[in-house]
Amino acid sequence: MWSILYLLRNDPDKLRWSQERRGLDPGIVDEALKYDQLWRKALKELNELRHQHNQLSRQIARLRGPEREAKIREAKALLKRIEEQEALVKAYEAKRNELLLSIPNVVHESVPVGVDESDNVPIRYYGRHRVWEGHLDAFLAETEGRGFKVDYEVVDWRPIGHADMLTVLGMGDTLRAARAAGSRFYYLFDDLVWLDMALLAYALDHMAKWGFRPCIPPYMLRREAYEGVTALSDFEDAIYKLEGEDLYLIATSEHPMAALYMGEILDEDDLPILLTGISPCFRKEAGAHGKDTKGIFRVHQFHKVEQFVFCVPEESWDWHERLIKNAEELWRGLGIPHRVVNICTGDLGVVAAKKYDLEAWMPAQGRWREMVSCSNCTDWQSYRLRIRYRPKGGGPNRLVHTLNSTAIASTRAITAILENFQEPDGTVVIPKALRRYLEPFDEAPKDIIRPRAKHGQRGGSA
RNA sequence: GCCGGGGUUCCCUAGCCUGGUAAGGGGUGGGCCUGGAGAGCCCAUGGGCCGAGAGGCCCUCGUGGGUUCAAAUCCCACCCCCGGCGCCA
Repeated sequence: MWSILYLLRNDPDKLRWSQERRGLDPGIVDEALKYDQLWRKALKELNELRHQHNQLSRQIARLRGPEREAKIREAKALLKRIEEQEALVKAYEAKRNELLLSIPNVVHESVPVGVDESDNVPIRYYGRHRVWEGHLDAFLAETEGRGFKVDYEVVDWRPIGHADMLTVLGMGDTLRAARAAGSRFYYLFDDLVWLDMALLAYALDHMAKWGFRPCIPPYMLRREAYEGVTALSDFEDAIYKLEGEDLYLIATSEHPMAALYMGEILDEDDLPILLTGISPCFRKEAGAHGKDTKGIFRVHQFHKVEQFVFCVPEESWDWHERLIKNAEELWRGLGIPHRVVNICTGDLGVVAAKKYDLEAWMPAQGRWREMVSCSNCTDWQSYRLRIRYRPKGGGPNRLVHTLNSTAIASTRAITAILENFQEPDGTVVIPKALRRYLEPFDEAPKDIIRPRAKHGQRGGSA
């Protein structure tokens, strides 16, 4: 049974509690409860009327002559009442569903209460952070001030920001991209192209090794599928639509992978299903005006390797921990200092019951920035997509749980590499873990990315 | 885009012409049988409402309308899938 409906009838306080934790109106629960009761009562009456009508119909089949005519008149009269009752039931049901579908996923007990991202709670740090002396106080406040012992080294030169590094290297052009396509687009060249490919290969290789099935999904989805995987509000803010077609460009491979089994009933023996998607991602980034306008941190398109899991409800919280551990292992492998934060209720989004972000340390900015998002969506997506499984010991079909997590998103990973492995002379050291993925390409850099010698190319990155 | 074929319950399939409680097989679960297993036989198998329970009832044949006392079945519109033609990296 769908968890929201189950809680509404069996534990409405839990729903109210969840709404309050999210800073939302718990009154919607009572409203939904009211319409659920009205609906059940009206449906009961409707079923009784239909039963009468069915019985009449069956009698008519066996009768002849005036007796038959009389029953037909009776049935006709009954139909009018049924029609009225049907309208009533339909109205109550629509109202109840509208209310229930608007309730965000029930938050997990361990999700911290908060308003925005400043209330997210760091839970562990990794790596030796390179801290410019001008950022030291803020860094210490954020780490030791919160009781974390974090490894760091102080440098007396301030690393160049990732956006400016594109210009320094001469390998990215966002000015010409803006002219051709608009802001938040980019041309990447040379070593950064190899780096993008190597990052994806690195992530995909490890995910496959860990038992995740590689998947190239559709890059577009029908609206019906999209409504099952994401909040309706995202259609305006995040998702591109193809003009004149019922197709939407995917914002992440999470979405087509979630929709893979829509409408299906799986065997419990088939679970868990582990997928790793590789795809471009397209995002409008509406509502992000003024944020990260330079460079390639926040862009309309990038490549991503994603982790996705379908599992039985009892296992989803274990899988949630596994997915963030996988991501951490990938980022540890790259040697990029980072931390994991527990996303607070105000920053959680409606789909997830709990979310971890992995944030990389960005030496030029002196703060951690989101690289990975790891969510347990419980049955929020599977209810809407009608993805169920047959329990092994019999019993009614149950909704699966779905989880997703970034493995590596290419452009963001590149920004983290450009800042963390930058040398004072403007070169960038390539993480050792990526070198074997660059090895097959003769023209790819292997150890160091050096600024490109000028060939009359204006490397504007603005 | 045009022409043809199709969409039935967890899966496969029958029913559609000729309207009257959706048949059969497979899978799965349970039971009988057995020292144990298999075979065999029996029951169950989607969603929902009422009921303490036993049980009762309603809905469900791609979607939405229409005709009818009654629609998987007849009519209309739409969606999707497959094949052929055209176009094509």
